[in-house]
Amino acid sequence: MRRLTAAMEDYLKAIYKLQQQAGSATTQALARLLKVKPASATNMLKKLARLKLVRYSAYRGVQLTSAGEKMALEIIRHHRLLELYLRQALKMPLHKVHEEADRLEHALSEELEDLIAAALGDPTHDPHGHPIPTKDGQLSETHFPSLAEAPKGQKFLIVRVSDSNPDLLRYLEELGLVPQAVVTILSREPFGGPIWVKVNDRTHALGQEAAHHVFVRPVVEVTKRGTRRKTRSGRR
Amino acid sequence: MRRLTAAMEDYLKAIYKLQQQAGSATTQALARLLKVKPASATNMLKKLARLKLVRYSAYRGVQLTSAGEKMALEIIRHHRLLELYLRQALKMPLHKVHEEADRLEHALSEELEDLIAAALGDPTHDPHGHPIPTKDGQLSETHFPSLAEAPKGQKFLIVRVSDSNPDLLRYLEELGLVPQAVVTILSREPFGGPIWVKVNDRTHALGQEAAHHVFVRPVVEVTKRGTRRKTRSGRR
DNA sequence: CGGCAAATTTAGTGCCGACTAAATTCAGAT
DNA sequence: ATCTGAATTTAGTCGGCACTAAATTTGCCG
Repeated sequence: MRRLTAAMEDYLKAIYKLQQQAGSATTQALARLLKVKPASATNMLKKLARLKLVRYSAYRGVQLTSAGEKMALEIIRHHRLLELYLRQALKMPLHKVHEEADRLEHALSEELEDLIAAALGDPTHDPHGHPIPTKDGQLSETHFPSLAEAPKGQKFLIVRVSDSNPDLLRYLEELGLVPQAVVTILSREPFGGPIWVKVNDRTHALGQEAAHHVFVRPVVEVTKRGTRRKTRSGRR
Repeated sequence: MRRLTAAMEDYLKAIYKLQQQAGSATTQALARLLKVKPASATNMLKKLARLKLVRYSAYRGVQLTSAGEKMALEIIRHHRLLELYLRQALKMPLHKVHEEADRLEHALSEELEDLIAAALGDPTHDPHGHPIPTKDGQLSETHFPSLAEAPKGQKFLIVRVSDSNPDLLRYLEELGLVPQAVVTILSREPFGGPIWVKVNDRTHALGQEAAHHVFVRPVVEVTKRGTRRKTRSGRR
C-alpha cells in the first residue's frame, strides 16, 4: 500500500472521469484531459498496469481495476472535501476552489481528511454539486438535465454546475447561477439562441454553452398547507 | 519570479534555520537536516546559486541572498500559518501539525495563505510558539531560556516548544507542557538528573533533554490591585 | 481485400533530484 | 611545513515523468 506519486493520482482521477462519461478511457482522451502528449500517457499507463491499478492492453484503452477505482475515489474524496472546505470555511470564491484543491489533494493525510470531513459534518456534495465519495468508496452519481434541456416555464433548483472551466464558472457565479439557487426558465430563443432565465429577480439571456453546464432539478414548491408538488423528496 | 520546486523550498527553509542557529550553513549540516547525502546537497546548492538565491563558494558553506531569504520567509510563513490553522481550526494534535504542514506548505497559493491568515486574525505565533513572518518578510526572533536554564522556585509561562521531534512533542503534550501553560520549577536534581516541575497541579520529573526543548518566560503575576511583577509587558 | 489516416506505441532525450564511489580540499596537530 | 582525517565536491547512475520523432497498429472506406 505504498504512496502513489501526484502524477499517478492525476491519471487515476482522469481515467475515472473518462470512464464515467464514456465507459472506457483512450490514450488520447487521457492525454488531452491531463494536458500531456499521448506518448507520455502510454508510458504512465504501463506503469499503472504494473501496479495493478489499471487493466491496460495496447491500442485498446484502459480501465481501472477495483484497486485503481478505490484509489481514484479516495483522491476524488480528497478533492471534493477540500473544495467544500475552502468554500465553506474559508469563503474562497467558487471559481478558485478547483485549482487550489487540485494541488492540495495530493498532500492530504488520512488524518486531515477525517478532520475536514468532521468539521463539515460529513457532507455529501461539493460546492459544485458533485457527490463526495464516502470513506469506504461509495459514490452515487445521479443524472440531472441541464438548463439547455429542461422544460421552460417552471422553477428549478440548481443542483450542479460543471467545474471544468473557471472562467465560465466565474461568469455563472456573477449571475447567481450556483448550486442551491432557484432559477426559472422564462423562454428559449430558437436556432441555438439564448435561454431567458430568472434568478434572484434578475433576468439573464444565457447562451447554449453556458446552459449546458448548469444542471437542475424541478423545485419542491411548498404550498400553504406544507404539501409538495413536482418532486418526490429530500436533498438534491 | 518562477515557482520553485518543493525540494528547493525545503533547502531554503533549512538553510535559513541553520543560519539562525549558527550564522552560516555547512553542506553536512544541511544534508543531515534534510536527510539527504552531502553530495545531493552540494548539487542543490549549485542550482540555488545559479538562481541567485544563495551565495555559495565551494568548501565554504552557503548563505541566503536577500532574494533567498525572502523566499525562505515566505515558506516559513506558509508553514507556521498552516500549523496554527490545523491546530486551531481543525483541532489536530500538536505533535502532528508539523509533518502535515511540511507537505501542505508547498501547495499553498498566496490567495489561500491570505484567507488562512485572515481566518486566524493575522496571528503572530504558531502553536509551538515560533513567530510567524509577516507578509512583507519581517520576523522577530526572541531568545528565551529553556527549562534547563531557568532558575528554580518560580513560575514560568511556556512560550515555545521545539518542533523538531514529534515523539518528544507528544510526550510534552501529555504532560501539559505546551505553549501558554504555566509551569513552576520545584527543584533540580544534580549531575544531569531530572528537573521537578509542576504544571496543572501535577508534578513531573523532566529529563535534561526534554527540558532543553521547552522555552519559558517568567510569568506575569497579577496582584489583587491588578499590578504586575517580574516582567515588563504584553504578549509572549 | 487493400490502402490510408488517425490513434497509439516505441525509441531515444532531457530535466529533476536523489544516490554511490572516488577524488579533492581544508584545518588542526605535530 | 607536513601529514592526516574529516568535509566536500566531482563523476557517473538511476527512477520519475515529461518531450519529439519515428514506427506500428487499427479500423474504416472504397
